Amino acid sequence: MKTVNAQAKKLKLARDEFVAQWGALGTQWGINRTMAQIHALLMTAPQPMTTDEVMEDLEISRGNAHTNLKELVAWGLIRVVVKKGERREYFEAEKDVWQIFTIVARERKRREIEPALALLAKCAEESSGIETPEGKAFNNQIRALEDFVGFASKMSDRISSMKYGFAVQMAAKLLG
Amino acid sequence: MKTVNAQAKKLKLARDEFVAQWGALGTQWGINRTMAQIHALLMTAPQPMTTDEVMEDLEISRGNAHTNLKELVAWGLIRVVVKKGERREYFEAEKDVWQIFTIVARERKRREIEPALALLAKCAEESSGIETPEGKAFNNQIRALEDFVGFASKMSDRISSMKYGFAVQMAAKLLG
DNA sequence: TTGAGTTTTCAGTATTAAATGAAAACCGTG
DNA sequence: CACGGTTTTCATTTAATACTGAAAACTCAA
Repeated sequence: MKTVNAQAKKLKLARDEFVAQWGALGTQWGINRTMAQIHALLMTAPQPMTTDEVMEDLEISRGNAHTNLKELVAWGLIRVVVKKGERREYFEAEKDVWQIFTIVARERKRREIEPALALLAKCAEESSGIETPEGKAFNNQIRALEDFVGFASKMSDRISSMKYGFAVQMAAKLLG
Repeated sequence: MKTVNAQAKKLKLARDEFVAQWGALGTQWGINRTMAQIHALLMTAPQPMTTDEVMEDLEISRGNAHTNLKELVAWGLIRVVVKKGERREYFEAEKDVWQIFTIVARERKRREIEPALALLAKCAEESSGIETPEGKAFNNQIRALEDFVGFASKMSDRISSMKYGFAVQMAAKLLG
């Protein structure tokens, strides 16, 4: 009993550390702290959790918990689980790392790559008719960027749609 | 003369749009707006520019211009150029898209991947001795994340150190 | 249809990040 | 070594973002 208890304490400590630090990292990633914390919490939760449990665990308000849980659901990083005979919602995280990766990659592509591509296409178009040397140089630089970002976008799609095993196999060649 | 002038105007318009929007995109990427704007400005500048020119062009303060120019230099995305007989510094951007990509990849790795890896290693270590089912599950999840992030980190290195031509060639297989 | 349990919204507040501008430090030249 | 031009720093201000908490809306069972 004593050891089990001591181990449970140790686990709680490690998990709290993970959640707190993962949250801090989130900010570097351009994700808000609470969202990253909830994600970390649920990724390492043995059971699905309710909003209230999340609130209590992270000591945050209902509104904050709610907003970020919904945002995580929108990303697809967590799911709503309904337990029969229970009214309130439970949340559980996607735990498969390859799934997590593809979800994050898809979302980043949508939010970071696609708008960039749209802008580059627009600017390339707008500057295509300009015949001055500066105009041509501008157009060339924009096109180079556009080509590259478009290429990166396609790559991202391809990799994301691979089976994990295949991606690893391919990577093995590169790393070998 | 008239047409050249009209074209110059058109170019200025397109370039301003690019700079402004690239700045807005920067925020999505977790890069501050000014830094992204300066980068866009210099990437499309026909000549190296001084701090004062950047300030004037973007209508920002000296402190802001200075801080972000230095930050871009630290990243390696722009360089200081000294003109002989001139005292003040000029800045020019790296224009090669593959170079830009590898620089950004390296920086992101440093700021996003490595701290995550360190955290995961620490948490894996701290939880390795816990023999409860919850402890084992936690440890397994952390290890899965650690393995994956470590793998991603290695991949990033490999790709970044490739010659552009080789990367394209490899990609061609994937996209074909 | 009422009311307890639960989710959602949002105006107000707090926190964090970025920008300003002026002063200080720096640096080459006369 | 003093002076004008230039860069750097940093306390203060401003802007952007996140969080709170309470009210409103929703939902289901009695």
